[in-house]
Amino acid sequence: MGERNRATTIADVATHAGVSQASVSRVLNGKQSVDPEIVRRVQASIAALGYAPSATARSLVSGRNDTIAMVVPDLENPLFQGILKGLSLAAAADGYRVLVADTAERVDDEEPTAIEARQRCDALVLCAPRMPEQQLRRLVERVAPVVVVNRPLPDLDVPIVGVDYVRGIRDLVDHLVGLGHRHLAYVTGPETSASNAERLRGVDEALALHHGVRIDRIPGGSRPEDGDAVAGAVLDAQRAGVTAVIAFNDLVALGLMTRLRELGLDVPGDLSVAGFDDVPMARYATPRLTSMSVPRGEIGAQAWARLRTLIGGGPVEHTVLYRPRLEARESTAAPARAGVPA
Amino acid sequence: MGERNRATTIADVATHAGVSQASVSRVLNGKQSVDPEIVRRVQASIAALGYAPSATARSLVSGRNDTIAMVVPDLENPLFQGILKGLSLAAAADGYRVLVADTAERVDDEEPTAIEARQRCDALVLCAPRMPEQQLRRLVERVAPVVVVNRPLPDLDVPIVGVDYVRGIRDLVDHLVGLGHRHLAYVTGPETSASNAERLRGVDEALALHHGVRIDRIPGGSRPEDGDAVAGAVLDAQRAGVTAVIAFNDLVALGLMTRLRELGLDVPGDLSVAGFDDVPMARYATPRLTSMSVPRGEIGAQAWARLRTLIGGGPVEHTVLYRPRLEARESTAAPARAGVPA
DNA sequence: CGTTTCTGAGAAACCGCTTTCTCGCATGGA
DNA sequence: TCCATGCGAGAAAGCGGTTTCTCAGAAACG
Repeated sequence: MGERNRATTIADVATHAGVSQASVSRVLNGKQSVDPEIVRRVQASIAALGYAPSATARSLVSGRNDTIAMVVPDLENPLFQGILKGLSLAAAADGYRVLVADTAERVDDEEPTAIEARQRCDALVLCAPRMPEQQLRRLVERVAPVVVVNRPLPDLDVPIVGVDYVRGIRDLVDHLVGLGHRHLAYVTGPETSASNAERLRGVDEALALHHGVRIDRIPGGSRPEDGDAVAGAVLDAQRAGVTAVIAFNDLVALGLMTRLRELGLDVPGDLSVAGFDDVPMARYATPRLTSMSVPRGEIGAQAWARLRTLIGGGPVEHTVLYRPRLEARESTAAPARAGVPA
Repeated sequence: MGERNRATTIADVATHAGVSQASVSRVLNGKQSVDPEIVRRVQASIAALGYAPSATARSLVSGRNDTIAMVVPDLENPLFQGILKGLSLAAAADGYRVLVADTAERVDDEEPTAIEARQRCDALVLCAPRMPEQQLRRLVERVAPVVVVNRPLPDLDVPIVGVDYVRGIRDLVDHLVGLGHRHLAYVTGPETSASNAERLRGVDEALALHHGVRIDRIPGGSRPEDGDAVAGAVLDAQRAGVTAVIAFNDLVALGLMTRLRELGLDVPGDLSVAGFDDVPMARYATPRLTSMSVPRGEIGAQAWARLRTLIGGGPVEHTVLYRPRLEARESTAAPARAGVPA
């Protein structure tokens, strides 16, 4: 069979222009002065042949491929979507692309996926909220340069970008207590989730700060269905005196609110409900959901900023934690039968 | 100053094991029989040196890099998120990764972004709902293998995976008319959006099918804010006799519903509202939003299936259009003052 | 026992580009 | 006028793998 129709290479261009490959390369990269006449001829040949340099070959020699990877447990989660978007945009501004790897919540897949992704990218953004800490520590060393998103990792030389969930929960509790609530409930997230652990710490700290306040725990989850499923338990809690509920995140809060309404409960009349993350839909819920706003895009952008520094041989920059901002909306209000002032 | 600490290469392994590079390569790929003793030694050396083959070098020789790219106008849109997730999972199952490029709704960036992405990937999934058709046609030829998502492109040798918006709108109108509505309104999407054009065709076809039915058009958009902003106009329409509204998509419908409620309107009592796409939040809206379900993940998976065929040298497979499925929920109901039967 | 075939390991070419090295030539200084 | 410099273009050496090619030794056969 005839020779196959391979793509045109730099050698073809060189031949066509009657110059050396090196000259073509020089014209392409423009880092050395080249005879204007040669430049002209080369450019003409490139245009004539429709030549496009091979990114792979370039990568091989440069040792970089201007691509970073982001590993996430679930692309369907608005938090990660926002981070991905911010990361992608920020990286693109510097000429980098983002490879995305969804581990579909399979914790066991995270490590191999991360390693695999790292092999074909210059750096990594790792979102692994449920990976055991020891494993994560090992992994992080192996896949450097890497930045870890949204989980604390003390005493490790890795940049971290995250959210101060502890403080966020405290602030949220403050908001509710300020409204007059004294008996709250927290619908927990996934048991192994690092950010759930952080939130629980926030609950504990809040309890230490507010005497006479109770915060029950109701096992929940991270998705709207979980909120839906836990509505019965929440209703029981409300009958037992709980006047405000904090859900692990907005998805749970949204699912919960919808179900509660169907069960005949008025939010916030009978019960205040608050979420966390301030997903885009929160402000369009009925009632508009009170939530703790988290700068999703900014987290992605900062992750890139740190990665860029690392790639450039810079130091591991300091951990940055964003403090969630209260978005007080309609789903929280003073308890109907205002408790006895403390 | 000293020699820098480069990664170990296949040559290092060969030396360490006292065999040739070729043998190491053979052991790695296992496509030829090799002396068991050599296999053992090579594997020992690989382990001892912690060797990992360079994906880039492999790509250079193989001409593939097992990565595809997906170009989307907005990663924050639940539709694209779902498609990306489905694509990513399906591709991963075949050992492919996905590079994602968000053009941030800048139509002018789509072509260069696609070309650039294609240069470093084996194939492309293109979501460009607003790119002018002529430009898209040119682009598609240039970046093949490619599959186009969610827009018709007649007479072109390109696999297309999409949604039958025309039929979807018709079915949705059928639903509303079946409930007794005679005077509807459609809140349009972005003017240049191909899928909005499809929906409008659906509106026209529905009108042709249902005598005595009116469908007004109200300029809208594609985001919740647009729904919010258009609420006044919708309210006017309602006062003018409109009893049901179809929004371009769920995001608009959600924003609209929330605002309408604040304006004192009861949905569906005073006005039925329906969306499109059935985003995850639709079923958790208040009232739960009637929508046309679109198999987001499946679209992504099918896009991959077609791409895989193309990559493997197979034919351009037939266009596949998914017919949206009605998810009748609480936001649509019979009009309060049932119209005179036609 | 000699010759042919087969097997498998090593040498070398190659993938497409960048970068160093070499060298001819034009320029500037003495 | 001659030699030291500088500049720019081409040749060639990698980058790190895979794959073809070559060839030695073993196995098979007459």
